[in-house]
Amino acid sequence: MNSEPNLLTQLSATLPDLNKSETKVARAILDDPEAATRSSIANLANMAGVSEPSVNRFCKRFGASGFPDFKIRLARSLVSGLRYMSQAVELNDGIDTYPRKLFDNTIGALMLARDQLPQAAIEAAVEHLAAARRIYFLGLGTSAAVARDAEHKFFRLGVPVTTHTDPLMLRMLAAGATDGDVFFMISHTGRTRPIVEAAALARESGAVVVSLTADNSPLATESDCTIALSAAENTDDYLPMTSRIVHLTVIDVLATGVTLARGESIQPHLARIKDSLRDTRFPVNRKK
Amino acid sequence: MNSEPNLLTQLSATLPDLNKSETKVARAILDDPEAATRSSIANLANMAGVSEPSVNRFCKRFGASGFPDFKIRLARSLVSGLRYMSQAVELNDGIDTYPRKLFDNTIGALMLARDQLPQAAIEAAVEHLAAARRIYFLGLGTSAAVARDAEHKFFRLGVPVTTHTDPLMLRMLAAGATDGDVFFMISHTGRTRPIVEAAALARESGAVVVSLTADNSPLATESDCTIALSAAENTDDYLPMTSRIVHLTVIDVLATGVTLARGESIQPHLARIKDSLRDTRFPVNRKK
DNA sequence: CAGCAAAATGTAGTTTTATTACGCAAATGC
DNA sequence: GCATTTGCGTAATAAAACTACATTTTGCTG
Repeated sequence: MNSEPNLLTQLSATLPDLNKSETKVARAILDDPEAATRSSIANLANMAGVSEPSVNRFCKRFGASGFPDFKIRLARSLVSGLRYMSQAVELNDGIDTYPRKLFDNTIGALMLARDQLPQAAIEAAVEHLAAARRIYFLGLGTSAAVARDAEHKFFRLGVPVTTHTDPLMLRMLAAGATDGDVFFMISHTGRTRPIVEAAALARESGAVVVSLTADNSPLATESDCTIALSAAENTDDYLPMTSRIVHLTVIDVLATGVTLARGESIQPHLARIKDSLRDTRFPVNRKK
Repeated sequence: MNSEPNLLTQLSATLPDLNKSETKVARAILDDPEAATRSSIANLANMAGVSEPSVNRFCKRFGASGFPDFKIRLARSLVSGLRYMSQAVELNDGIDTYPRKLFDNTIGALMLARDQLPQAAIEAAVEHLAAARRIYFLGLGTSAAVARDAEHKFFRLGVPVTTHTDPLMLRMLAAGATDGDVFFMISHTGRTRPIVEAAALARESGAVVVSLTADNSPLATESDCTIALSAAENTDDYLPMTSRIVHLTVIDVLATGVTLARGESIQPHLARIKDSLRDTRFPVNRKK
């Protein structure tokens, strides 16, 4: 019931896929969403420079039953959403503005990803991972950190996992892949050569290739299962920040999915690992 | 900014002061506000058992310009922030619930961190990092991934950075620290022995110790500057998911802070690194 | 590059929805 | 108990939204 995607995030995400007049309408709404909720269809059509039916069609395209319904949805999104439209950090930002911007951008990216999460792909990925005899998490650059995190997480689940960043190792691993191996490729762009090549090789060798990457990318083409995230965002300079966080959260989702698939049986194992860390810590100081 | 009295609250508060038919309308709305936002004036009048103009008058009494405007206001006050309160994943959660929960938890954690970010500490940390001759990012376990990410990010800024996870290395590095070294310690709990000990050693050797950790922890005590985050990890079962994301975002903030401190001069350097990656990528496929 | 098909957008008319004007009825005051 | 105010509904009017259809644009194929 509470399937409440934020309309604003959804709107700016879909922006590139819209046709001319729809884009105009979207622009007009994003320009002043507050005003949009209070104006009539005629008014908004006028603002956007399109006809009334265009606005109507636009609304329906976003799942509303019509313009009034759309306005209601928009109004609800406004309360929470407005500030999470990505705002670039400027050179003259100070300590009281840029941390907030960065946090808000990250939060916005997560909301966006949440609202367009490809459920079917997630489900398929979880199945592959849960059934895997061995998992290779492979990513380079920023994605290497994500891969390492995934390794860490899945290791705790008791699955044999491996990570590598050496391109030659990638090729060798891929070439020597066997049945039951899952190659989990991570690449924001989906165009990192060694990763794409390794994916192709691994598939030839009979392994399952799952990828966390951009839709319609070379990597996606080489994969059996792609968790596609729309590589939104204009804040090109600060790009790898938010995508990485989103990737990590998706890894969390996958790890949780596998845990759930295992059911109760995994619990003792998790507890044992947690216990094993105790000795490396100072005791908690209970005194207030 | 958010000077928006909740219409629902206002409504039930004013309830006793209303006359007969207005009370009926109020009751009908309070009974199912969600439905009220989506129904027409005729529909609502029918529900309440009054005439349409009565509903209209009712709306105006509450400061709205008319029924549609009232609906918009109502819709806005319906949105609750409750959704980002952390909700644990249950064993019987399915694909359509647990990913959403995880995302929402993460988003909630970021919102929390954003609202209680210790600005002064951030500012001090940025100053130390910007002035550093060399930076050591040190963390173990999950925090190792954060440290590696920080390394990656600060490397791009042209600062000599190092990461290690070997406890013996940590001790040696800390013991051999010199003036101009910054030890950046990352630990969610602030009680990881090797990290705390390295911090103490490094400080003895004259290095500056900055830490990203829990307030009032042993690590915080050993640091010159602590970025303290309230550890609100109640979803104990499912491991350090959210805290890690918050840490990463703080790293982003720090890296951005250092970038801003450098001003324009850093831009060409960033561009050069970006260019250097181009050859490792497949070209963007521009065709639709 | 002509010509066709499909998609996109607009026009005009229809239906639905909201508002206003007015009048009757009930309640209140003198 | 009559006058006046207030509350409420009916019906007419105005506004808004929607639908069907016409026109334009786009993109493709020969």
